[in-house]
Amino acid sequence: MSRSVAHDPVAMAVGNWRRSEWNAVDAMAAATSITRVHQVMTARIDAALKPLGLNFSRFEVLALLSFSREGQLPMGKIGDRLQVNAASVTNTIGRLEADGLVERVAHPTDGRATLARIRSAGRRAAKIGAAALADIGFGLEGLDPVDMGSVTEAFVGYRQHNGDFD
Amino acid sequence: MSRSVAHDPVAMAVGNWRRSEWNAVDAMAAATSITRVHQVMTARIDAALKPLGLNFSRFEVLALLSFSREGQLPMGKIGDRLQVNAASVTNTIGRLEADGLVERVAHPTDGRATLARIRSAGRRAAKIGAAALADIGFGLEGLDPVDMGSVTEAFVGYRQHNGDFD
DNA sequence: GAGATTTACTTTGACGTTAAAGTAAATGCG
DNA sequence: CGCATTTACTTTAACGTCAAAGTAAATCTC
Repeated sequence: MSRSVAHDPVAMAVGNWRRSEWNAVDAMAAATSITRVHQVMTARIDAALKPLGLNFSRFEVLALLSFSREGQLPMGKIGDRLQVNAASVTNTIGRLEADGLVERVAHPTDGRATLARIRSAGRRAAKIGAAALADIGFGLEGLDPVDMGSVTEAFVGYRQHNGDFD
Repeated sequence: MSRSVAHDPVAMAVGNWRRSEWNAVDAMAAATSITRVHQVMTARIDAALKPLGLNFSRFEVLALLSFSREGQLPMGKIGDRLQVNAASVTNTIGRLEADGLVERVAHPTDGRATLARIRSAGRRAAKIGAAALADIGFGLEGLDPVDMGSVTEAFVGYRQHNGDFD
């Protein structure tokens, strides 16, 4: 029996939860684990992108644009694809634009729409960012490769059940 | 071969990543999965707590205090246990205090320290909140119980490797 | 025991996020 | 055609988070 269990905040939460006779202990443990892993992972990812003046949100936008056929997408599409609020897109594109990585372009036929178009500096940043993220294994070093696959696999069912895709 | 794969944003990201010859595709897929699951789960949890005027941060503080021997802890300890910034604790305790769920008390022997003490309304809120979260399975409905265990298990290694505990 | 250092908390400013309201353009319908 | 509705984006206000600076009290050290 490992002494370290006593220091694991998830294990401690499980103990407290049981002692209080609160329910769904397994789900609580899983939820807490997920939250903590997400926190650590995100911190590592943002740290890796920081030297480039990017955070993960900005990187995601650059990646999405660089994948697109024309290197440009309407603001709304970006929000849909990345599942973020339209206001966040406005904010993110504004910052990327200020840094010269992206430019706003009027939509040729729809006067309501604005296209965000990636600039060459943006493509470079996306490529370098992708390499930086690959270098740190997307913040997931320490997660067994087999477990990594199992997690991704296990989450497909959850995401589908919860409408992340059809 | 399921058509739905084409609509899964994670699967789409995998395709784009490969096409661009960017590396660490498996880690990218896992990281993206984790982020999306965390988002959905958090939204469900916050929605379940909203009727109580709580969010997850506030609930966590109430739960932690209700687990403590004296029903009170120094602000600093709360931050340590929940792994959040001291400024966040100040903010959260301030809101809980405004709602009458918690009160600030001077530390009996250390003039620098402030104790946050849970009030009876706070204990009630914690208990009701815990029941609400149990009701929704901590936002993890749709995650196979077996997979839930595997995920928690797989993440222990990651968290330990990344200093979440010793 | 006086001065330097450490510790505990609060304040401030920045960021990313959301919901809700606002503006402007396109579309639908009678 | 003309008006109502929908769609696309921006603005605003609120929240939670963090880093850094500020304040105050405790502790260390010579």
